[in-house]
Amino acid sequence: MRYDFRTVEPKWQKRWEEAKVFEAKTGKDKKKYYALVEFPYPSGAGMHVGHIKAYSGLEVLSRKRRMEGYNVLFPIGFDAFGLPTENYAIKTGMHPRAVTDKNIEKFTQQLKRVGFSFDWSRVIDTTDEDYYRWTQWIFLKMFENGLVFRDTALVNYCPSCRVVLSNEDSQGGKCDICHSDVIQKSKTVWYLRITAYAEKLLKGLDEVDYLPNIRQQQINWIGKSQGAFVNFGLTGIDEKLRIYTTRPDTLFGVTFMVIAPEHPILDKYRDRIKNFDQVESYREACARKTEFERTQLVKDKTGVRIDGISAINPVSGKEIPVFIADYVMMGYGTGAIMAVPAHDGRDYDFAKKFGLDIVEVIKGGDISREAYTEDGEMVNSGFLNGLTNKKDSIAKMVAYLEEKGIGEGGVQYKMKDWAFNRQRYWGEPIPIVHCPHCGMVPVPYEELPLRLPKVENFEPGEDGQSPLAKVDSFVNCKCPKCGGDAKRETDTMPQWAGSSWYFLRYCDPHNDKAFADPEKIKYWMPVDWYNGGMEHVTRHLIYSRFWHHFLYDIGEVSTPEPYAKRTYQGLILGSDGEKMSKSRGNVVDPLDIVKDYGADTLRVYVMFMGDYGSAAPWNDSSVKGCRRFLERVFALKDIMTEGPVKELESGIHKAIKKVSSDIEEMKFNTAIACLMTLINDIGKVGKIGKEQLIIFLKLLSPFAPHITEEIYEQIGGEGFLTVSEWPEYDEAKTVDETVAIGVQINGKARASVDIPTGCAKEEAFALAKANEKVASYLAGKTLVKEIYVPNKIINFVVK
RNA sequence: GCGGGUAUGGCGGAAUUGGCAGACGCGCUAGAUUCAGGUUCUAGUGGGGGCAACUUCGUGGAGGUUCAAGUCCUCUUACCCGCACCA
Repeated sequence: MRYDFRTVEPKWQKRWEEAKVFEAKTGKDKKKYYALVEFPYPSGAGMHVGHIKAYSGLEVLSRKRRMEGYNVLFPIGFDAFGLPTENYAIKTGMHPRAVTDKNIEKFTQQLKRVGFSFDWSRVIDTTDEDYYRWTQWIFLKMFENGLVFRDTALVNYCPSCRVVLSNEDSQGGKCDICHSDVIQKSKTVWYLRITAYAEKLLKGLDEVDYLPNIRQQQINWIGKSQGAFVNFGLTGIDEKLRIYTTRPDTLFGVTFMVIAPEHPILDKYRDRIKNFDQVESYREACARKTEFERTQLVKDKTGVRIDGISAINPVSGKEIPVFIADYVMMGYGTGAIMAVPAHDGRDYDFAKKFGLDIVEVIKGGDISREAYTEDGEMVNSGFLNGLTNKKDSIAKMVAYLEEKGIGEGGVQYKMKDWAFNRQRYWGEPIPIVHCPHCGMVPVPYEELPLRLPKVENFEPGEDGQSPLAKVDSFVNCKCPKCGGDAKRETDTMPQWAGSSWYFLRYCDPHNDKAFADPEKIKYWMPVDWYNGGMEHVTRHLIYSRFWHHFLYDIGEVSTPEPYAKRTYQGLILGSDGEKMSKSRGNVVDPLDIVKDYGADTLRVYVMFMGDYGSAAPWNDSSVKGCRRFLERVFALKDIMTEGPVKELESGIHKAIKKVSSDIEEMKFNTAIACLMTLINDIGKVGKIGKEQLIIFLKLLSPFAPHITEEIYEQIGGEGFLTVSEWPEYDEAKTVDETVAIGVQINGKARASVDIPTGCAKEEAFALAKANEKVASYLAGKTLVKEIYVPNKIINFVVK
């Protein structure tokens, strides 16, 4: 009889749900295990096979942990605020609330149909008032602690989405949502002072177990650099031009200065700048360029010399020209640099173009041809001359600068403060009131949640204004401090707000007194293992670590780091090897696979298709192979015997060992391959003992829970297999009595000989030499060397 | 430019970390079952040579270390990912 997954799978899903086997219990009697997967954005398209792969890794682990006797928290929820829903609402006229509810319902049905062992009693939805109330609460705590500020500055702005974007959301100069070019626009925006946590976010990486490239990407994103600030005197102006450099030791080689087109000193001293018209038109030309044009396309240097202001090199005393050029960015360092053309490629190009002096201060290169950026002996550098070690010369120069009061050592980070507002409807309202008398006043905690008002029109204003600005009843309010007339902030929080702390809410999702009970946080946190996509490493992962560090600093959570371990899964590509996309028409709908082959087949295939961390293309035929495997598993009960089958003993113990360790190392593909090999062996033997079959079912159960549970019931198993005890192996039984050992002659494999496992050297050599084939190779030769690696190889070197 | 990674049959991928390369699955070939499609079963399947036992070559490329290299070292090529005029 063929296995009828269409009735069996829903049957067990229903029984598990009724028995609440996947509900996490908070209690000290057992060890806890918190496995976290990134909660989905409930898009209208429904689930993608990528979701299946993303969740299957820790799904398998969580099921194993339950069988190992842990209290397991394996939750799921929905990160539902965001632009796609809002845009869909604008297009269809449906309210975002209704769209979200519909999509969540669809996702829930789909996730349940695949049989994921999520704790459905703890589902969260970031757009739920009872949830975003606490997102606002944490925001206010940050406000209270000086981590929230407003500033008018050049910001990343997407003209198509009509929103301000954070640095993280505009990587590569493209909008993260619609992929159109981001422009720089001067706007007043809200910031979270994430840079105040740069050092903690960097140091914290030492305390956690992240896969190396995740760790590295975080380090690069934070982008710490060590250097010095130097204040350059300006001619005729009683103000210093402050710069940041990583190479203060090259100060004697500074022959000009460059400041960013947006540098404030320009407007401040416009009267003194004789060619201000020229400066102004250059600035306008720069402003028109997109970030992409400015940083990616135009690599040849442009700029304008400021006529009327010069700088003084503080170590050489020489007067040097000052330029504005767009290769210097206002957003990094101080927006001004000292140019050392001899030892910096960009400064070199600029100097060549504008015919400026190039002074060598480090020996070793040929500065008539190109900038020399390597180490070498210091020359033309006064008190630094003769030093050959970069570290020494930098230290000596910094000491000099500090002594003379010209500058000081310092650090810079590439990471920028987090632009924390969107001019859109479908997000958490920022709980701040603007009062003409009191300024920015927080909404009192007891008035949270500050609810989104009902509106008819979700279109943002032409001038980048939030749709909420049109709702008078929302905007006009009383100041919580003085009671006078005031106006509410109408921007909402960015998409990443709700996901910055959701893992804490899972610990205690229905609490209406706190975002979670401290005791429960203490029990469950930190997350023991977090798996997600690589694309979130420089966004969500940074943001949520920041929020958690902050909550730790104000005593709300028990550890600084939220995630003890972080891994990622690789993409599933289309069968054409390209990224799945609607336009390519290579998208696989997981529910189609469930319908045709069953959830277990889908689950096994997704885990078997390749290395978990790598991208692998979908292959319809290979899905059938997994289906065949499960059919063969189902047929095992037909050859079941009461007593154990001796020939299978070592194979089963080896499988327990391998499957157990492979799951821990995320080598799911080889774990399944091992079970396939085992079933091939069982087929050859032609029978399997009942207890042995149960072990097999337990090992397969995390991958294919439905079919294994069904077989278990059919052969008279008691209770749920899903929460039965994980099998243990006996090391002694994983070893066979004899081992086939390879025999090489001069490094070439010539024969395979069966010898007793772990047998002594002399005996092994004797047995090998007794082999007819080996003997023929040794005949008439001189044996120079004999190598024996127990249970692995014998190598005879002959002449 | 900087940082990280990958390269193994027709395809996805294994290889106990220096020890018989190609586990496992797909695909393919032949045979059996079937009216047929599908399914299932059996055998085979890295390339070249040979009826065969066997032989030879083989892990992107070139060197090297070693009794032994997919694995270690040096150089090199191609591709992928992230960041990027970061001072």
